[in-house]
Amino acid sequence: MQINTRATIRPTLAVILMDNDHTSIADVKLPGNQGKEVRLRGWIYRTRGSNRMLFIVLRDSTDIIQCVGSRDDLGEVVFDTARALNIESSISVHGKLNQDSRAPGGYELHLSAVEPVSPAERFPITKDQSEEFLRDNRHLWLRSRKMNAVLKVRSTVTGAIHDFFRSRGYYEFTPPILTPNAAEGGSTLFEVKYYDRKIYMTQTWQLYAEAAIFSLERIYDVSPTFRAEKSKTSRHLSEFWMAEMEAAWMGYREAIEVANQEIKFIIARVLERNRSELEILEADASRLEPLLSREWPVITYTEALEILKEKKMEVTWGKDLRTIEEEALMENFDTPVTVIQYPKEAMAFYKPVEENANAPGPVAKCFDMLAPEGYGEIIGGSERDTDISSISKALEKEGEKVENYDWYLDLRRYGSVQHSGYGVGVERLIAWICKLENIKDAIPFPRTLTRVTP
RNA sequence: GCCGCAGUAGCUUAGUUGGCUAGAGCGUACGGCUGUUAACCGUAAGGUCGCCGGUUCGAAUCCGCCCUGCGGCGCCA
Repeated sequence: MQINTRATIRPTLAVILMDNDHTSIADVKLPGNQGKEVRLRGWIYRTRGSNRMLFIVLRDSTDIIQCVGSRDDLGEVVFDTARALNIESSISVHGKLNQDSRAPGGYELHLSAVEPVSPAERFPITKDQSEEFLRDNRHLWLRSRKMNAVLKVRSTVTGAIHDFFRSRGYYEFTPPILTPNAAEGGSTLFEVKYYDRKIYMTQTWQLYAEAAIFSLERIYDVSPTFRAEKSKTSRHLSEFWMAEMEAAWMGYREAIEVANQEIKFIIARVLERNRSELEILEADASRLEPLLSREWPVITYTEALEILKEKKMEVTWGKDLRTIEEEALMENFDTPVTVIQYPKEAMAFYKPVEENANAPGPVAKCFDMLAPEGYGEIIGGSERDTDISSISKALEKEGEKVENYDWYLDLRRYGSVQHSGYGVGVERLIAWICKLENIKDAIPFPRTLTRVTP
């Protein structure tokens, strides 16, 4: 019998459809399949039942469906075998699809056959688990509806980043992961034994990106980043992914425009492809929909301080904004906000001074994008200083050896041009979109100050 | 680096003016139930109360040290 399927963007589904015998659960639930005989395969998500009736909630990568069997329909042996199967046993089933209001999701399969593929031992994850226990068992928790949904959104997000930049003429450029020295303050780098000497895990692609724009002009990447900051918060990871861009002939104002378009593009793509995942995650899509048609504010650091002053939070001009201040600031907004022109003093060596600013002191051509709902900084970016003497001065002030940056300064010696770039914290973006309480759930296997397993 | 919270069965936990054999739910095993919604009913197994030391007639409970984890700050994406 012919089963209705649909052309789909989900790659997992395409693989499943290559099998002539089995149908995916998502496809079987499409309209017009009621009353048809189908074969499904997957893993047992829940079981319930009595001596005569058996309920198996089956899951595959696409969805879940309730399967019902009776002792009469299945026969003594099959019924008792099926009844004894543990959660997460892999099985293949055959049956007739019906709509039934009693079934979760409205559909259920009336079983005529249940074939165990590989029975599972007792699954360690049951009702009532702590976040900590689930992270200890992340290799198994990946099967949960929550992690399944997050991972699908994550795939959409990174895919959207590639599509966004490639469709605008950017090249993907991959930086080295192992680097000889720091880009911003050496204390936060992981050391690696490299033959007979020490090198470091990268914490940004930026210096290498600045070299590459003189060849490719506009580039982007999505790659891992390592920070040995001893941060123990729900917003920090030791290993995380950054989606960065770097563009020649571009000022920071234009980079902000690109950043706004990029985030809107990603959100639009998630809304287009991951409605049901957002529902599973209880991350209301109506939080995100209105953002697409609105203009996202850009304010200066100095203006931010004025807003904070109205909230009776006095910040001395020149100090970087702290988490509490960012949170207080964002109470005034329900879209992402970009804060520009932070004090030059508080900024990294490569951020140039903005001469045309109306501010009490020197400010940099830089910006941070803050997400609403308390998710904090998701983007940091700036124009890059092209003046060798001011870079050298700033490096010395940070306690860096200028000679370590010799090749970086070379980039200013051979046909330097104005250029800018920024980096998106991929997990922070995903955490916001999926409304996650902890960034550790935005990545499959989180690495933190205390966790390296599984 | 600083501050706070926590550690009792496989999991989630109750248990302080210190006091009988440390309770419960889930899960597991066995039995029962024709439609369940992380079902329900019955029976059973399962605990060095994080470690070490101290106070006491008596410590899961009070004190000290340590270990482990979580979160907040700082720093950042």
